[in-house]
Amino acid sequence: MPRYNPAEIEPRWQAYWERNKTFATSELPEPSRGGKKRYVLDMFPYPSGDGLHVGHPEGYTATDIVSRFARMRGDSVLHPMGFDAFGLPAEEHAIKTGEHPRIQTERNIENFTRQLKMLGFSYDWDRSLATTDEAYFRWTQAIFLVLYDTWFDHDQQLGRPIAELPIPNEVSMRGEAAVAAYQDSMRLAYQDDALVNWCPELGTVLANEEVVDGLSERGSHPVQRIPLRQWMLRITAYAERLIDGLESLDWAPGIKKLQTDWIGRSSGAEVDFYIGGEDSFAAWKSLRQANPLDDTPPADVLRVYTTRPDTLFGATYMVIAPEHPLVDQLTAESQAADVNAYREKASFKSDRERTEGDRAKTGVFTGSHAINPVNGEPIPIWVADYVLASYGTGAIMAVPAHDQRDFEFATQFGLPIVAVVEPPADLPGRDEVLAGRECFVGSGRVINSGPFNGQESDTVKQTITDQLSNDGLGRAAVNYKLRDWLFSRQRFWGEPFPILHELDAQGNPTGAKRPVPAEQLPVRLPELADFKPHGRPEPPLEKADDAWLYVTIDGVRYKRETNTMPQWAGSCWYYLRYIDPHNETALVDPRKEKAWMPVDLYVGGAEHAVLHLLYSRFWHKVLYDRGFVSTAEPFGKLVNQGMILGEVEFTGFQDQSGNWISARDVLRDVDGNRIDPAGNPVSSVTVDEADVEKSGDAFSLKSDPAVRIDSRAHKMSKSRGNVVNPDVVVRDFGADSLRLYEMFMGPLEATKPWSMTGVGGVRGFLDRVWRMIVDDRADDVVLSPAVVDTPCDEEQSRMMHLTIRRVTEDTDSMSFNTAIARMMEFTNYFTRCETRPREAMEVIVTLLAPYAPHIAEELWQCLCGGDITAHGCVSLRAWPQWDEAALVQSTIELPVQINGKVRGKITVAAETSEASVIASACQDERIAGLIEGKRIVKSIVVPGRLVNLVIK
RNA sequence: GCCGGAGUGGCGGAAUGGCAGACGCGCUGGAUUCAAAAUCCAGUAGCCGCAAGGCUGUGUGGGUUCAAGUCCCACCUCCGGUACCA
Repeated sequence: MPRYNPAEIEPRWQAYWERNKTFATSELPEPSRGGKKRYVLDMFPYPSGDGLHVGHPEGYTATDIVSRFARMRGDSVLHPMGFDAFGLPAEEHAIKTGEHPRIQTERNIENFTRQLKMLGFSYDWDRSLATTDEAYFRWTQAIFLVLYDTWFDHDQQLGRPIAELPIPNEVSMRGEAAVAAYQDSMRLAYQDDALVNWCPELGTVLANEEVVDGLSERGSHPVQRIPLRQWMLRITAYAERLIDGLESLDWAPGIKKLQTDWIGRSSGAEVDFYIGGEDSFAAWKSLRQANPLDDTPPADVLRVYTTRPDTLFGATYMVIAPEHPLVDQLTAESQAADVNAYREKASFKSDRERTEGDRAKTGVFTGSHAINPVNGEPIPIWVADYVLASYGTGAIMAVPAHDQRDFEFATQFGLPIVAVVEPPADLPGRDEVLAGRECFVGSGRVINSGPFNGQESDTVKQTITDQLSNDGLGRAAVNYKLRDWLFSRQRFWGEPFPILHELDAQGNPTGAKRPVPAEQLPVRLPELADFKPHGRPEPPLEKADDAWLYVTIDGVRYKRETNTMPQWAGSCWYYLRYIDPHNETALVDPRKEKAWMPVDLYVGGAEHAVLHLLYSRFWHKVLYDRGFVSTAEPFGKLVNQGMILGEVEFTGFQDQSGNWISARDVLRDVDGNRIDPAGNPVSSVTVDEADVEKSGDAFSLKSDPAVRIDSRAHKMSKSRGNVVNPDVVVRDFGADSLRLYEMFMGPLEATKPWSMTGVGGVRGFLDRVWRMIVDDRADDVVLSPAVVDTPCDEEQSRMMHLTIRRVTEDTDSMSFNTAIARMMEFTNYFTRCETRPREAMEVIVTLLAPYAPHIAEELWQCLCGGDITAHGCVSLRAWPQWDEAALVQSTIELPVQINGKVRGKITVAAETSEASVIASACQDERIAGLIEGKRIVKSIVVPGRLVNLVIK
C-alpha cells in the first residue's frame, strides 16, 4: 500500500541532493547553459535558541521556488544561506551560565541548519557562513578599515582615500599632530562623544531595545544617559546618494518612500541673527556684506535653519535647544536661575520622554534678544525643548503664524503672532489667520514683508535666500533627519574594532590612533574567565588580560579599542561574501563579484525596510567608491514578505461576576486596560468557534446574539501561546505540505493568519497528485493503471498546455498562490479522466518540482521506472514549454449582456466576425424574447469575452 | 496627528475596466463500508420561487462608462510604521 508518505521520501531525497551536490553553484555563472545569471538571496536569520519560526520559511520557500524555477530554465543560480550570529541573547545567556556565547551560537546554527535542510531548500551549503566566523569577520574588520581610510569629497560626491584629502595650510602649519587630527575629523569612521544607556544597578551599558520607558528591561532599574566616547560612521555624507540611488531600484514604492522619509532631506536657508545689540547692528550688517558666511558661525550671531525663508518677516521670537552652546552666553543674569533649572530638567529626559505625553510646550525666556536681519527688529530668544540640538543648527526663528509648533508655543506664552502669508481667499478661517488667531502653513501671497509684499511665497523663498546670500547674512542650506550612525557597542559578543590607541610613557592615551595592519587581521575576541559585567560603563573587553589589551609596534605601545561593532555590521556585506566565501586574500574576488552582482532578488521581512537596507547600501557605496565592487547598488529587486499571524481566535468579554459583555461595549482606560462603559474591569475569555455565529458584519454568541465577540488573528508570540513550530508541521504533514501551504495562504507580501486545516488542505492536494500517478493498491511504488502511453486528446492537451502557461507566468510574477491553484485544477481534471497520458503526468510533476520538490522527485522516478541514471532527477530537468496552438478552441461560449446584465449564452466558432456574433446573439431564443419590441441602440463585442446589447 | 497598506461568501483568498467569488478550508447531501476513517460524487453569497427564473450584492455615499471589486471624488473602519526634524 504505497500511500504518499513524506516522512519516508523527504529525508531520502534530501540525502540524495546533498550526496550529489545537486545544487552546488559553479564559481562563475555558466554562459554555456544559455540562461542568465540569477542571484537569489534571503535575509539571513539570527539563529535564536527557539529555532525556526513559520515566518522564516515563507520567504525562504519563495526564493527557493524562484531558484529552482530559474535553474530548470537554464539560468545559473546563486542561492546561498548563512547566519547573522552575533547578538544580545547569546551574550545574555553567557552572562547567566558562563558558557561562551560561541558555544551556544554554534549549537543554534546547527539546529537552524537541520531545520532548513529538513524543508528541502536548494541552497549551496558549501557557501554557508556565519558573521561570527573569524574567517568572515576578518573582512568585516577590513571593511571597517576602508571606512576609516575614507573621507567624503562633497564636491565630487565621492568617497576617497584619506591620503588624497587636501590639508588646509593653516592646519599643516601646526604640524603632524594637527594634520592627523584634521584627517581624523574627516574620516567616514570617527570618534565622538555620544550618550549611552548606563544602568548603575546592573553595572552595564544597555542597548536601546533593552531600555523600556527609562528603565532596564531586566529588573526595571533606572537607566541614565551618560556621554561616552563612541565610534560613528558618517552615513550622512552619503544621504544624497542614498536618496538618488533608490530611483533605479525595483523595490515597492512604499519601502522607497520609507527610506526617503527616514533620510528626511529638506532644503531652506541658514540665516544669521545678530546678538550683539541694536546699536551696533548697522555696523555688523555692513561688515558682513564684505565677509560672507563662514561654516562655523561667529560668536556674535545666532544661526538658524529654516525651510521657510519666505516667512522671515513673521519671525517674532527665537528658540534655542537646551543643549545649544550659546545658552550661557545668551542668558541674562535675571533669568539664569530659571534657565538653569529648565535646562537641568530637560537633561534628565530622554529624547523619547521629551516627545511623549501631552506634548504641551515648555520653555523659558533667556532675557536676551536677537535682531532680525531683514527688518532690524529685536526679538526675544527663548530656550525650549521642542527644538532639538541635533537637527539643523539647534536654533530656530519662530514664525507662529505659519508653523504649528511655534503657534502652540506662542499661544501658551503670549508671544506676538504676525501673519506674513495670505491664505487663499476661499480658505475657511482665513480672517482668523490674518488676525493671528490661527496658524496657516500653506503658501500664498506674501504680506507685511516690506519689499516682498504681493509676491507669491514660493518665489519669495528663492529671492529672499539670494538676497541674504548677497548680503552675507545667510545662504541656501540642506538638512537631513538622518544622523550619523552610532557604530560601537559596549558588548562582548561582537566584532572587535581593528584600531589601536597610542599610549604615552605613563600609559595614557595620546589621542593618536593606528589601524591594525591588514596582515594581522582578524583581531579575535579575547578569552575571558566569565562574561559578567565589571560594573563600569566601559566595554566588557576592558576585562581582557594585558596580553590581548596591549600591543607594541615599532617600539610604540598601544592599547586595543575595546568597544565592539553592532550586530548590523556583519549583515552589511554578507551578500558579497557568498560569492567567494573561502577567499583568504580578498573580501571577494573582483572577477566573481562582477559576474554575480547585483543581487537579482532579495526577500525578507519588512522590519528591515529602513535600517539594514540603508546601512548595507551605505557600505556598498563606500566599497563602490573605493573600487571593491562594481555596482552602485547591491539589491536590484526587493520583496518584503508579509507577517504570518497565529490562528484566528474568538474572544468574548465578561464582567467580574462572569456576565457577558458585548465587545462593542468594551473600552480601554488610559492604561490600556479593558473596562465596561461604567469603568469596571473586564476580563477576556477565549470562545470556541462552534459557539459563535456571524450576525451582520460581526460575530456574536450563538446562545445570546446580542453579545458581540471579537474575531482576530494575533501576532505569534510565546506569551500568547499561538506559535506554530515548523518541526511539528513537518512531522504531521511533511515539508512539501508546509512549503505549499505557506505559498498558498495568499500573496507573499500580505499579512495572513495561519490555519492548520489549511495545511491539511494542501496535503490533500499532494495526496491526490500521488494517487493520480501511483497505484495505491499495489505493494510497490508503481504507476497507476490509468497512466497510459497514448498522447493527450484535444481537451487534455489544452488543459496541459494551459497549465504550463499559467504556472510559468504565475511563478515568474511570484504569484505562487495562484500557480498552486492552477496545478490543483489540473489535478482535479485529470483525476476524473479514465486515462491519464504519461506526457501530461510528466508535465505536472515537473511544474510541481519547484514547489514540492520531494514528492516531485519521487513521482518522477516512478514515471521513469526508477532509472535515475538514465533520467536524472526532476530538479535539474528542463522546464516545459507550452504550445499556443494547443490552447486555441474551435468554438467558444460567449455571455450575452443586455444593458450590462448577463441574460444568456451563445456558442460560436472562435473566428466569428463581430456582425455574425451580434446576429447569433439576437437569434438566441431568450435574447430574442427580451429585445422584442425594443430598439438596439448600441452593440459591443469584446472579442472572445462577451457581447453587450444596449436596448431602449 | 502624519505616512503606508487593506476592506470581496462562514474562513483564507481569485478576478489585463468585460460572466464577481477561481483554488482551498469549512459545511450539507449522496456513494462506498457491518461500522468508522480514508476516498469518490454533487451542492454551497443572500433573498424570493416547486421550478424556469428574478432581485440584491465586493466597507459607506456620490461620479465616469455600453460595462466598475477594478477608474475619479468624499467619507468610515481595521492593520502596520512614525512621533515636535523648523
